[in-house]
Amino acid sequence: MGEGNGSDRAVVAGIREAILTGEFVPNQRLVEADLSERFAASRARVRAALLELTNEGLVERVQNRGARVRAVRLEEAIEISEVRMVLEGLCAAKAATRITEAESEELERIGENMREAVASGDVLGYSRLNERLHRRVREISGQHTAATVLERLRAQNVRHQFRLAMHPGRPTVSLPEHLAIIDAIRAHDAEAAEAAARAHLRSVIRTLPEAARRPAEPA
Amino acid sequence: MGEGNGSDRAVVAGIREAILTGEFVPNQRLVEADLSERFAASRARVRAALLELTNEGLVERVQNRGARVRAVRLEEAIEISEVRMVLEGLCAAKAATRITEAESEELERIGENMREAVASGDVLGYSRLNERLHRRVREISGQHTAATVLERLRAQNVRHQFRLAMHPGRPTVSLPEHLAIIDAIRAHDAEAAEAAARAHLRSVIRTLPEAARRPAEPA
DNA sequence: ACCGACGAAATTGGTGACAATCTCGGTGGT
DNA sequence: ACCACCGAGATTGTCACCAATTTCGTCGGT
Repeated sequence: MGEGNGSDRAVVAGIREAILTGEFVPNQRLVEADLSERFAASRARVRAALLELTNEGLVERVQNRGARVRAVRLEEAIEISEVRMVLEGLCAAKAATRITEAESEELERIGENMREAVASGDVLGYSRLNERLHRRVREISGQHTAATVLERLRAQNVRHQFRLAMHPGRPTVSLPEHLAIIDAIRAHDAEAAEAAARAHLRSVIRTLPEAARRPAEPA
Repeated sequence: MGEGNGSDRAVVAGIREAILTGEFVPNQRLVEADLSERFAASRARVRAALLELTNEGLVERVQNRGARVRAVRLEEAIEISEVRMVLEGLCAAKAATRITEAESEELERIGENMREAVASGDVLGYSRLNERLHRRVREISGQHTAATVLERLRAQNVRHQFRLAMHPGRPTVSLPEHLAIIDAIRAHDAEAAEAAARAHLRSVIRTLPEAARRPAEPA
């Protein structure tokens, strides 16, 4: 896709990282001068970076009032997840038709590691595998457009995603869903892969409201 | 969603309009000084506008080499249409569950007008109704996130969309598809609505390569 | 005639200063 | 005690200018 300025990328990446790790919390003001100092960049660059992050949906800007970290409400998180549902379904289906032998073995390994992580109660490890699985499916699908949109939406939902991962008993529910996706893709069954991916996201959407009720903040 | 600067909007809208109407053709260079004069705006504003349009996927920028209108290749147009397929499916399904009586009658009228346009060979009128139908379905669905993504993708594909509309015999093929979408939504049948929307987009994707072979330029 | 080096013109990138606007605490009147 | 007003400080928006880079025509050498 269209790349902005090369030097800008560092600032964009830095601010995005800070938002995604939770260092910058929702509704926190993002003052251009402060960011300029922190990232050792000119104000113009910070400005451009905020513009870009606004388009990505991570930042909200108001005329003459500056930028703040966008707070995604539960209702919106559900909408985003509904879009993810159909897009991940598309990617899973395409991945099923394109997957190579090497990639198939990689997915198998991810599945095995997930099983182990859940068995040993390694929530963080499972969360990482989760993200890796979804990313690999996107990549294998070869759907560049869908992948770009999905990454963007995933970033917007990171906070809700985190709460979900911390929801008690969640891994036990999602593990079989993930394994079903892996199996269908490895079997080159596009229809089943799409159905499995959708079922998984449907389960996420169902759980989102519960998870939102318990406050849980990242480090 | 996040709004940029209010004053910038005019320049952004102006450039976008020029690209969408085909006045600015793909790969045409967008020189900041020229745009600055044309839209009576400072270069800084033009610069910000180009940044935003880059994020929208309408413009491509290269470091120190300026901006040009992004050319969407056929392969990419197909990918975009595949994403549209699942998203329009989602919107159609949601619209089926939410549509009101008044909206139902509006869709019926649009369907009637489409029939008449095709019968009288009014290609342009049919094209406008086509766009209106898709937009109304998005609105009725209440899926703000999906609608935003769809509008963006539709803008990127405008050139291919135009070629498609000019493809001989195309309206005769797409009319029943559109009517099927309308009927399913009006019948509150979410599953059928999604299937109809997908079938329609699948038909678009099938025709895209043929339409791309015949050159056809907008006014 | 071909090819690479060179330099002028065009274009973009960056910076600093200034203007416009908003926020927030205080002040005076009722 | 309450409220409208207002002014200082903070923050964003805008602009003009200069530096850096690319582009392209020209020139000299082979």
